[in-house]
Amino acid sequence: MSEEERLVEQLFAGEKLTDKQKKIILAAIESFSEKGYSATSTSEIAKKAGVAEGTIFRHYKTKKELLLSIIGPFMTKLIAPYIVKDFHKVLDQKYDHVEDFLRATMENRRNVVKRLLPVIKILLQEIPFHPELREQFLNHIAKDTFDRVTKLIKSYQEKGQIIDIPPASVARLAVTSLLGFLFSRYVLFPELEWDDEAEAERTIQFILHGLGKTE
Amino acid sequence: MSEEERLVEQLFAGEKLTDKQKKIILAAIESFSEKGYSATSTSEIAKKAGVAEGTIFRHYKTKKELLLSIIGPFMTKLIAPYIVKDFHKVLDQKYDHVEDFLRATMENRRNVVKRLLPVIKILLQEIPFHPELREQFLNHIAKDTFDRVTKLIKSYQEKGQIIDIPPASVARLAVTSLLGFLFSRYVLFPELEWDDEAEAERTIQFILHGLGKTE
Amino acid sequence: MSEEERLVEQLFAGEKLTDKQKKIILAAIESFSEKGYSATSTSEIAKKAGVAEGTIFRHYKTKKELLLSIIGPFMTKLIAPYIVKDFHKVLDQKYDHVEDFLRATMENRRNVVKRLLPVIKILLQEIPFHPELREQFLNHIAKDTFDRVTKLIKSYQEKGQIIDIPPASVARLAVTSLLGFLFSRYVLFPELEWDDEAEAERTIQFILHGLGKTE
Amino acid sequence: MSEEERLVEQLFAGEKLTDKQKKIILAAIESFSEKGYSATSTSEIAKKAGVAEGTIFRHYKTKKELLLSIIGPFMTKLIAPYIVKDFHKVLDQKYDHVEDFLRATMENRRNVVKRLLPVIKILLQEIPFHPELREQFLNHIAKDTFDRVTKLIKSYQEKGQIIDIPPASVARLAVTSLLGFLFSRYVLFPELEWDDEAEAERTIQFILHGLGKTE
DNA sequence: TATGAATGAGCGTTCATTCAT
DNA sequence: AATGAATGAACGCTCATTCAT
Repeated sequence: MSEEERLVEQLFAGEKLTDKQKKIILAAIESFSEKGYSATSTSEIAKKAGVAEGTIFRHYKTKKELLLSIIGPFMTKLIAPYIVKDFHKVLDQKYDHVEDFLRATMENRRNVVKRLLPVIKILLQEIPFHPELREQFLNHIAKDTFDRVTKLIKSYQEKGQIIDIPPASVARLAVTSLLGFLFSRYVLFPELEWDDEAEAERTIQFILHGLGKTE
Repeated sequence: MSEEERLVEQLFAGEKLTDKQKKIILAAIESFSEKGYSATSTSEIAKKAGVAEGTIFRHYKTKKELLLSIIGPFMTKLIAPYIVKDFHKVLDQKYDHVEDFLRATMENRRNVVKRLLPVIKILLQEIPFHPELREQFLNHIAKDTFDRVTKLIKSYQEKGQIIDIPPASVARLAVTSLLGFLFSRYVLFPELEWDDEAEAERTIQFILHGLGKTE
Repeated sequence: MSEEERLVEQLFAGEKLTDKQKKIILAAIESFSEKGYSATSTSEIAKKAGVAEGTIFRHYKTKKELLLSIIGPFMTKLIAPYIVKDFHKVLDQKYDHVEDFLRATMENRRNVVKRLLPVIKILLQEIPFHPELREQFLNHIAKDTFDRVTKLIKSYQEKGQIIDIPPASVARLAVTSLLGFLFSRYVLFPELEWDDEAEAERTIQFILHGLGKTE
Repeated sequence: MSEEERLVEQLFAGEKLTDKQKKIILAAIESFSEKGYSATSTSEIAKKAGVAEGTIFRHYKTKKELLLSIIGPFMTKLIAPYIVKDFHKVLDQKYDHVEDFLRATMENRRNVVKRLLPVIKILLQEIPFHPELREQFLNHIAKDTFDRVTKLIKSYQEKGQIIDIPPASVARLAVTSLLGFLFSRYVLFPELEWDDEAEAERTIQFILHGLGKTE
């Protein structure tokens, strides 16, 4: 079972997918990620998946439904849980310091992120053009986790580890720094040579200092 | 003359554009920015510009040439100069501290950025799909300014104001933080309520601390 | 089944054609023959065939492929075999004299030629503009039959029935005379009144005397 | 003055053509001959002629008028006179034998024909699709010269030099043989190697014998 | 469930032609 | 006389989607 197939298995755990359906999803992820949603044709996906054109529409009423069927589970089953899982550890006092939390997050995620990269790319590309995606995103990621994040950030703020600004701002700054790294690394300039380890560490330190109390 | 017309005037200063051509560019910027390059049809642009569809192709051989004709000048005439201009002041010792420089940059640019936002959006959206755009970007922005940025960053590093990591990493962290703010603010969640002043200041402080020497 | 449908049946024997495909080919032959390839639009063919324009392109990637799909089989399945068939008879000594051979050819072909006329017209019209057509023609008609023709001509030359000039020249002179008749009759001046029988006979006599030994 | 320019000078002798007009005609002849009338665009002609698109339509109301303006004079000023000129000599007893006439025709014409070839090619290509061309042809060539040709042929028939078939048939057979040679040589297979002298002579002999009295 | 032929609207582009300059 | 910007209809072709099998 290939790397990508495992991704699909994970994304659609619980849903009974036919063999063809899996192939369609795999092909769609690859194409959407490479050329963007609009620039990808359904016939192209069908060809890459090795199925007839009609088969796609047996499973997904429209092309857009196919897109949402990929990004929806991605948000509910992958992003949210991963964040939440660590929050538990954190809230259970597993990580006394933000640094440990951040580093753990970065460490654990590197492989995950690389695997998820095609879907992340799709998400970032299409979110500006599909209000329903933005809504889903706010509902599944933000709302589900907002309270926990807020609580977490507040706890670190109370410990005096990070500065006293609105938790939402803290989250924004941290997340955009992390995504900024990944976006530069994998989307904008994948052809440059990167010292991944060092850059990851620098990003963590940057966030830490950026959010840390100075005195 | 409207806000947008001035943008076009500025982007294409020196080039003789017919009236219709200006209208085409304006319509293209608006549409590309709203729906993305691929999802925008030339007939749509023509209609919005109030010209015949054939007129577009009299001036631009292909739809892609129209895209490049917008983003090319944007990179050469707007981004690069703006950055360079302040570098001069900085290198002329106008700003003793990074903070002053960053804040000046943020202040001055806010209006500019708001005006350029549609084009920035296009650039961010399309850069992953058009290698020639990435190349142009590297050549015009990076190469033209890389030496100066490096020199600037090094001078601040020598003054002990920012940490000793590769200048390229410094640049990446600062730029993605700035763009991360703008992207969140104007692209991802324009419908949320933002306290622009405060968030801008927080972003600056974040960068400052993130890059500052700690002891 | 109409005359034309039988032509298509014959041209594409062995290939499974859908109903619509046959209609497309019939319409294409008619239109190409009447107005020329370039002056015929695909939408016109679609309308005449009673299918959607998209259907044409489901079966033929391009308009040119449609053209070649008509002319290709025409050359391999119709022209070559017809010529070859009689060569057998000739080589089997069925015709002692060129005259018999020529007359048989003319007789047998009259109906065939009338049926094939539209395709012949297309071939003659388009051959100057499509090198691949010229190549196909040389390969399928010339090469396949050149040896046989040469042999045949030589045998008549040995019998002293026709003059001793290069067989290729013999073939050219005979063929252009035959085609010259058909071209004048059916393409150039179809609206004039023709005494077909007499003109056919005159053409045969002309060739016979033209190629015959004089003394 | 180039070969082609002289052709134009000759075709349009007496008509005052501007410089641009000559260039347009030259470009049109070249393009029509190479790709056919329908497949040639006016913008292409304009570019090749080095004039603005509009200039073409200042001189010729439509594209078709441009075509006719080339072929019309060609028929009235070149074909007819050339034939007629020799007829005079013939009728004045300059050539006692058909052979002399034919050979003289072939000899004199070789260079002329090579120069006229592009226009001949256009004529042959477009005559099937433009009834007015066919009509012009019949009027200018046929009618103007038909009587003379008939008279000429009859005189040779009376001398017993050629067979007693309708003069029209004689003309058809001779002309198609001549054109058949030129068409094979210059249009169908220009890429083959030809022994022009020998083939020309063979063609003459073929016509002579084909039309000659046998006993 | 899966197919793939069929659709017709719409795509990016080219066309012959017009007209103000 | 000549230009070239402008046009809008038509071009060859692709699209997402439907449906009989």
